[in-house]
Amino acid sequence: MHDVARLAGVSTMTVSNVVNARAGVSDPVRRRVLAAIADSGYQVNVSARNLRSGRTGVLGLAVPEVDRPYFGQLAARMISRAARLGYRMVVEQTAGRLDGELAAIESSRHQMYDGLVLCAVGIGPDDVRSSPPATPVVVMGERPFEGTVDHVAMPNREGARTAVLHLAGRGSRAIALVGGGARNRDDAFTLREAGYRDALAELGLVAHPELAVRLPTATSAGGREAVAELVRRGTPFDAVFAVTDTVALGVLRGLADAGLAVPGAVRVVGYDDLDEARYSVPSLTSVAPDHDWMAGTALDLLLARLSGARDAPPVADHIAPFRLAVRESSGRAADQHRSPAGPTMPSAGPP
Amino acid sequence: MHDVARLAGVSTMTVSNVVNARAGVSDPVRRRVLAAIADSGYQVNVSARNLRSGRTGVLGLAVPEVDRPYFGQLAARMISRAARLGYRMVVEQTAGRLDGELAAIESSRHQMYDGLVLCAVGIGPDDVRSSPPATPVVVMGERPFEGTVDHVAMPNREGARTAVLHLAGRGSRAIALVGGGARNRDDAFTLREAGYRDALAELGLVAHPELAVRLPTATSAGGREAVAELVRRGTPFDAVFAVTDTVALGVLRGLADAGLAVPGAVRVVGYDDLDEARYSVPSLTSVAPDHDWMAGTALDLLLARLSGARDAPPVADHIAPFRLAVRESSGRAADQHRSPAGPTMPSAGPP
DNA sequence: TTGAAAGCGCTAACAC
DNA sequence: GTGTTAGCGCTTTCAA
Repeated sequence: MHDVARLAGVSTMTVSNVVNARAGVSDPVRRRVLAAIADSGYQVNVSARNLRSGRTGVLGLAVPEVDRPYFGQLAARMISRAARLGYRMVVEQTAGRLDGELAAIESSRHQMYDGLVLCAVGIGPDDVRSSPPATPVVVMGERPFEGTVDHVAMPNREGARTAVLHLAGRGSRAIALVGGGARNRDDAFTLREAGYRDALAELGLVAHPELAVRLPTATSAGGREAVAELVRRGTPFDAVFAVTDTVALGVLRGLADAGLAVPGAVRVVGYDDLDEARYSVPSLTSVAPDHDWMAGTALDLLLARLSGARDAPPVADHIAPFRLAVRESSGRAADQHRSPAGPTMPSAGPP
Repeated sequence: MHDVARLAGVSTMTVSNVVNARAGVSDPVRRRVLAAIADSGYQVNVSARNLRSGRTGVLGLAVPEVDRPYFGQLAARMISRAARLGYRMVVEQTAGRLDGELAAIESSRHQMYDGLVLCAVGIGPDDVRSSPPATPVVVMGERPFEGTVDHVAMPNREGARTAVLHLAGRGSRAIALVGGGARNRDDAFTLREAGYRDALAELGLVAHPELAVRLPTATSAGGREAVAELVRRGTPFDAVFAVTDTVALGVLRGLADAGLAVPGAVRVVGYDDLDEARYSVPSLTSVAPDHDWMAGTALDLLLARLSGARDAPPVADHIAPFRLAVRESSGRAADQHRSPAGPTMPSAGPP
């Protein structure tokens, strides 16, 4: 910048003004400066600017695994929305470990960002209380955060319940659960399992322990293996509720391995409504949280904190609305359950 | 830091030394400083440190779309490898547009990073020549870069050729192509199409124009629609080579729509060897570039430039080795084609 | 072993 | 409209 100033025969301040397209620079001077910039190949130093201005114009999104389709699709949504609002957004990976999440929330780690959206798996309200973030943070994830930070969650329990009721409505009675390894009492998989039990109870069906398989990780490989395990156990089943679509796709594969027709012999419902659910054979019925709503809400909350609006609402847990995307894997007739409460449902869910 | 220094009754320099675990600080002083840090909740200011040191310890990975499984899986590989080497790596999205890629390569944009891995779609050697990056850049993508930057590419033409030869080996003769919209003369989809033609020529088969469908975007939706189009055209076909696995999964879905059995009536091969290829029904035969090799090579090249090693080899195009992952969609018998030339193959490929 | 001074590149605030 | 001054928070250098 010094060089540019010398080359153009002006002060660094004027260069700064030109670079930032500020008013109050005469046309001939501006032209001279621009020429000097082009000549010297000058580039603004972002670190210096950040140091001075205290902001970066960049938002962070921390996810457990960048290669999980759910997070990829979430990231794409958030990035394009952020771009529309004038922010750049970059993604980083926490590896789904508590230390990774704490590192992400740790201020020194994300001073690179003006704000952070953290997709949490391990972290909980106590962690936030013990190391409160210095920059605005919004958490997306399952665990209630009890007013420690803004929190956007899925309708885990309610969505799972709806899925199971749907299976029963189609005529299934022996509904298996393929679940995920619970990390804590209130993670997504545990909540979805609770929703599964809610529905069975409502239906007057017993939750046969033989019909529940819990996986160490929620992968397609696991889903496939879970079906093999169910077959080995020998208890007959005529439907499977899988805790995620990724698992459900593995379940479809496992059922194919076992020679079980879908939906003829076994109906299947997943959770997440990934793009992939449309294209599997058979296509996958899935609980479809409103992803756009989630991405939008998380970003809006973050930007509200960022702008430091005094009138910003107090931190709270927000739960996404959902619907059931009914496709081939659960049978023929069409029906759509919708969450009744509109954009933000109370945690308790609909009656 | 000032505050901490005052609190501990030392100079800021000593605080800096403690924070950076440098030698030459007596134990009692160190203890006092640490206590002061804890008390004041001090966090180093990353921008200031970057300004001073001229480096950030962060690498960037710019991909066209974060929600394409291929890029998600690539990112996961690169991030964990970078972490092992002591670097943090973040992902950003170029939206696959030339301006996005130029923005990413533009120095001011990635001064946040010590180096950048750019997965290019639109950008080419001329762009690089006209705006040479100020920090080290490695390009992953299809187009040859003619020695302008380090470049890691897939064996596009050779892999496609192998896929088609495999289909013919299984008995197919009317092999359809479901291709991607070409952006330029040497993008991945054009090269793969060339490989398809190479194989047909070798086999003495004609490339029937009716059997080639080019999609505007390489999506599952497109693959599905392409099959419908092939069926509409009425020219019989007994195999499909799809330019990516994502497209191929849509093709499988489209074939199911059309009531065509895979591999009974139509054999299918994709390209990329996504995780998903293992779990589709039927599972998908796919050209499998060595993804670990690609991620590793790209990162090694970047780090070599970063370290400023004078003995670093000149920039060059590197092409990944590959194999064919044979699964259900192409028939029964097992065989594995391997690229013969080892880790780095000349662009020309094997005879 | 510790500290003082200077400056990384930028910009807000104020003079001219 | 343009220039001067000062300082963001850190670290390199050199002196104590």
